[in-house]
Amino acid sequence: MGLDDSCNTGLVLGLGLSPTHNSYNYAIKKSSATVDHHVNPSLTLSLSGESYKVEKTVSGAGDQIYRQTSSHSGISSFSSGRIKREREVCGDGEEEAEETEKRVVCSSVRDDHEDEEGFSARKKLRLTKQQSVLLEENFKMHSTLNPKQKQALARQLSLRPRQVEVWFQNRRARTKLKQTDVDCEFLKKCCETLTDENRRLQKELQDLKALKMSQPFYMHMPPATLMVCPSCERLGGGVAGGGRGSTVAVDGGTAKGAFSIPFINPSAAC
DNA sequence: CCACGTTCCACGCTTACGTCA
DNA sequence: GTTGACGTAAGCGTGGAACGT
Repeated sequence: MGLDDSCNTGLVLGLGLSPTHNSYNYAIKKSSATVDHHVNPSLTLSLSGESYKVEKTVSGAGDQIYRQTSSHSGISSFSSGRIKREREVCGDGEEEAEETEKRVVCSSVRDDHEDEEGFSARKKLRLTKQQSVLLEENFKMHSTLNPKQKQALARQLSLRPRQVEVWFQNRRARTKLKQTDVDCEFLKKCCETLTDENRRLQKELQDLKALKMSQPFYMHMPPATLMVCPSCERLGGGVAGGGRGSTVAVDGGTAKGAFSIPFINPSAAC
């Protein structure tokens, strides 16, 4: 709920392009057109006693190839076990061995980011109603989870912590998207209101100009001719400033937005 | 104290799958 | 049966904070 609440205070809408960096080690890219020619489809890595092997059997249609990347520091992060999931490129069956990408990873480097039951295809998981409800309830309580909460919730839902994490991530994104829509609607309304107000003020200005032109010369007195009404101690004279608050009460009392008129006849003005 | 490298986390963007009209 | 739109789980790249050296 925190997100929803906080979004009411600041309205920020914008478009931007995120910068791209070139300092990443793309061993192999997704599209076959961008395959780094220095890298063979099969490669092995050996770091601090642990070895990784990535094999690729190029598929006919998919051309889905493993991409080994590092968030920041290339090899070093890779060695920490942050290995991306593998994907199998098969039509719809999982047992098309020839079209399957395989990766053998030393089990000691797996963390909860990895698929516990081996490396299956990216199958669309549909959360059950019950799971969704529970996740939603937890999200209402706190839109982000600390590791302990994540673990507990994952255990409770019989999901992997990574799945819980992803669900919360996507949920936050949806919330934000919804909020952006709301903000957008709000800003549209603001725009309409301001346009109306502007139109109204323009008209008022025109009316005032017309009124000024039609008034006799003695009505066009400079502000220096301000006078104080002897009975109510209000300032008189000057130019009407938009018809609101242009009359000043000397004693700090309430000046009731009256259209100010020079005190030709003070008693009449009060 | 500062610089640097590493790790972790959250986010934005994107992809791919499942569902439905 | 096919197709396109849509919702959403998951992947990837990135920035930033925290921490150790």
